[in-house]
Amino acid sequence: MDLNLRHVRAFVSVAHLRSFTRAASLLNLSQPALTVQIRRLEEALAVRLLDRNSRSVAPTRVGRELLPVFQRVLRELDSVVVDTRDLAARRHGTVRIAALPSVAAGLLPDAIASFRAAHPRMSFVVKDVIAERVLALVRREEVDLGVTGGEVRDPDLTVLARAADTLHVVYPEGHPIGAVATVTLEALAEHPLVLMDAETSVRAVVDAAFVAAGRLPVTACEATYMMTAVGMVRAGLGLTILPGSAREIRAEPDLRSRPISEASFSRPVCLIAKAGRTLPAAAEDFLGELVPALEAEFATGA
Amino acid sequence: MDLNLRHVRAFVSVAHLRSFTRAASLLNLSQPALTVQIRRLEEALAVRLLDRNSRSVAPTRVGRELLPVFQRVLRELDSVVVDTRDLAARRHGTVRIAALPSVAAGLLPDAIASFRAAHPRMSFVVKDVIAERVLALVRREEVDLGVTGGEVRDPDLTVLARAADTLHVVYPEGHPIGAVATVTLEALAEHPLVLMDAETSVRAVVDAAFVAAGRLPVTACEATYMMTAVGMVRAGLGLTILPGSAREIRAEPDLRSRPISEASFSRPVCLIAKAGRTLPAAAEDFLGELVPALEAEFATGA
DNA sequence: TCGCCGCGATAGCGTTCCGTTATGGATCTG
DNA sequence: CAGATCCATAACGGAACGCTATCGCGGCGA
Repeated sequence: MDLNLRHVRAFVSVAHLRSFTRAASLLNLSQPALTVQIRRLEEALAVRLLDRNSRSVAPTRVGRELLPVFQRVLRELDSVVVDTRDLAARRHGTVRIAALPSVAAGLLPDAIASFRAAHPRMSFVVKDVIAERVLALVRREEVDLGVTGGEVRDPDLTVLARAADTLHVVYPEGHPIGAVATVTLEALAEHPLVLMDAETSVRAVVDAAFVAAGRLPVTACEATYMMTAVGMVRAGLGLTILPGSAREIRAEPDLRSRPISEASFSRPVCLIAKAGRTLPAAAEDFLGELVPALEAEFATGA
Repeated sequence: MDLNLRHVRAFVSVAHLRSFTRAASLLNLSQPALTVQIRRLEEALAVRLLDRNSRSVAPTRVGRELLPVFQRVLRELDSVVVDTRDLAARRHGTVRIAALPSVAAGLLPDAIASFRAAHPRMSFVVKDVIAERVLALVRREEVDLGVTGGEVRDPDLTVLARAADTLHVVYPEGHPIGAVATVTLEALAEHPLVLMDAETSVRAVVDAAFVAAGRLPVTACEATYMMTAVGMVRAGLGLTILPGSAREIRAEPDLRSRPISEASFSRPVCLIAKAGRTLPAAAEDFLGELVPALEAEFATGA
C-alpha cells in the first residue's frame, strides 16, 4: 500500500479533532471509511499513529511527531493548488516579454499600463534587447513573448502578429522636408543626415535601402543613441531617420516627424512565441492588449 | 477531482524523462495510464503542465515552476515514510525515560550501554527527577518510560515492572555492624547515623520505619547529597542509610554496605508507562533490557 | 447493578475509479 | 512512401473505496 494524500488528510483531521466520528462528518465521510483510511495509513507507515478505544482518541508519540510534518506538506500542496488555479483563472500571473528597445520604451509600457488597469494582479518582466537576443530568449523560453524586427523563419518560433515598422524622418519644424508631398529616398538624399551607428539595426536598414537605390546618404553625424541623434537634429546638424515606434521622435516639442514612403524603409516587426508551447494564461490574455496596440502603432504610422 | 500523490509522481517522472513511454516503464505502468494521470493532474490544477505532441514532451512554464515544489514535497514525504518505517522496524529511534536520580545514575546507564551495543542507532533521553516528577512526566507523555519509587495507583499509568529497592547501611570496613547476622532496625538504632536531609524520600522512609518501630535514630549528621553522607561515614561520623540502587554506596573503596533486613526499609520501585498508549517500538524493545536489569539489581540486593 | 448510549471496529455489498489491451493519428526516418 | 515511434482514445475488467448494518466495549444514569 502506498502513501495517499487522502489518508494523510484523514489522519490530520482525526488527530486534531480527537474523534473519528467528528472528523468523518467534517470530511463528509462515513465513520467506517475513516477507520479504514487511518488503518491504511498506519499500514503504509508500519506504525501505529493513533491510540484509540471506544472512549478516547489520541495520537501516539510517532503520530504527534509526524503531525506537524504532514500539516506543513498539506498546507504547501494546497497553496500550490490554489495558486495554480488562480493562475489558470487569470487572476494573477507574470508575463515575460523580450522586446526591441524601441518597442520596450514605446508602445509596450502603454499596453502594460492599460492591461494592468483591468488586471491589477498581473505583473510583467520586460527585457529590452536587440532583435537577435529576442529570438534567443523566446527560443530558450526565458520569456513568453518576444517583439523583434526582421523576418522570422525559425520553425521553433510562431509569429503571433506582424506589423510594419516604418522608419520616420525627424526634422526641425519648418524644414523643407516637411513640405514635400511624400518623403522618398530621393528627397532624403538631398539633405545631410544624422545616421545611427553602424552597429544598429536601423542603420542596417537605411544603408541597405540607399545601396539598393544606388545612392549615397549625406552623412552629417553618427550617433549610437536615438536621443543623441534627436539632439543633433534639434541643433540643426541635419535630419535623422528613426523607427516610428521609437519614443525619441516625439521627445522634442520643436521637432516633427513623417513616415518615409519607401518600402525599403519599412521593416517587419513580429510578435513571436515558442512554437508548440502552451502560452501561460496571463500571456495569452495580454495578447488581446498587445496585438491591437502593435497594429495601431504601426498602422497610423505615428 | 482531487490532487493525488500518484499523479504528482507521474508528472515529475514524465517531466524529468521528457517521455510518457519511458516514464511509464519506469513506474511499471502502461503508457495510456500515465496519459490519464497527467490529464487528471492538469484538470485538478486547471493548468496545462506538459506540452506534448507525438514527437516531444516538455513542461510548460507553469510545469517548470511547479516541478521543484513537487519534487521537494515528494522527497519530504518519502523520507518521512522511510524514517517512520525504520522506526517501526526498530532500526533507530529515541527512548525517553524519567527516572529517580539513583536509578538514573546507577543501573540505567549500564542498561542503556548494553542496549546500545546491540542497537547502535538507538538514542536515549534521560531525565533524573524526584518520584513525583517522574509520575507527572509519564502522565503528560513527555517521556515514554518512568522509573519511580513508591506505590503507583494512578489509572492513567501502567506498571510494567516492579521491584523492591532495599535500603542499605553503609559502614567503614571493620565496623561491628558488619559482623551481625542480619541488619535490623534495632541494630541500627545502636549506632550514630548520618541521615539524609528531611526533604529526601530516603529520609522519609527511614523516619517512617523508626516511628513505626517506636524507636528514635541517633542522628550524627544530616546531608543533602548522598556523596556527602558517604564522606561523613568514611570520616567515622557514623553509619548512613542509602538506597541499594545508589552508586554512591560503592564509591569509597574502604566502605562496605549491607541490605537492611526490614520490610519497612524497602520501598517499591516501579517501571511505569502511560496507560492505554502504544509504546514506541524503541521503548518497547528497551524494556527487554531494562526489566531484567531492574530485577537483577534489586534481587541481589546489590 | 442493569440497561442505555456513544464511539470505534468489522462485514458485506455496490459503485466508482483506474489500469490494461487494442487501436488511431501524427511525425520523423530510411 | 512505408515503417517505426510516440501520445491519445476507447472499451473492458478488476481492484479499491465508501456506504449501510451490526458488533463490542466502556461510561453513565436510573
